[in-house]
Amino acid sequence: MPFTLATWNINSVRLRAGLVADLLRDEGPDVLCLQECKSPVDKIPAETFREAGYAHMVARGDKGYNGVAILSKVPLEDAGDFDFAGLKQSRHVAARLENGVVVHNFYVPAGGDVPDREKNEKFGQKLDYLADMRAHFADSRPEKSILVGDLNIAPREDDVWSHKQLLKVVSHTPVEVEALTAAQEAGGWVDVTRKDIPEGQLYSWWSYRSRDWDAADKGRRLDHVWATPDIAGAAHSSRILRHVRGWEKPSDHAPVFATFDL
DNA sequence: ATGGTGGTAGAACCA
Repeated sequence: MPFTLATWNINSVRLRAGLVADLLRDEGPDVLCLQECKSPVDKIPAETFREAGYAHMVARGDKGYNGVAILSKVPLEDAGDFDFAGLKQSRHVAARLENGVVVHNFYVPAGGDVPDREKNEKFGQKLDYLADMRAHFADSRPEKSILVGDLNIAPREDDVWSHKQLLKVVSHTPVEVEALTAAQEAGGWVDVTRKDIPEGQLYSWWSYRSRDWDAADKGRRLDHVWATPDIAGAAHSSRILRHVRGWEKPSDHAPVFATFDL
């Protein structure tokens, strides 16, 4: 049975509930993982999503910041959450599908502006979060699992509009890329998007602070779909829905999709 | 080197 999954940093699920419903109706993924919901769980507009055919949800939320949710057409079992780096922020939730696949939905800390943990506590928290991810997946050796989310790092040179100009910009510094790669390798995670689209520039985020994001095209690939090796071979048709960034009152992120034949 | 925009919440913080 083919199974389609998507991840999208929505930047307020309440403000953009209509856009979420539009995406669900247009594309019909089986599962949609959202980040930056910026809402307590009991104020997520679940009824709007139910009416669109998504009756199942597993979520964690804080008032005003962070927040992650997994919406699904088919039943989900809450599989818990991690509090990496001890931040007490809603940055992860996991769900188990009926076919046994576990979906991890992450919102990795952005890390502030200065890429130096001595001068910027947020950057230290980001590195600590990634180190805890690495330690956890080194221990847990995940199987039959998918990891998605806004990881707030663009690891490859062709994941940013200018590798050279972003080397000292948080999201593309070598120390962050090394920390993310270490976490990925600890779990044996395969980068499904790059398995399917190995060549060329690929972005999922364009800043709001640009007069014409589309023409300037100064993007970064911050949103990722990973899978464990036992199911990564079943993945195909990865795609980033760039046109969604051009919708009215958009998120600054575009949704990333993948399909698995499982 | 700076400031550009947007969300939450009702000033300042975060991205």
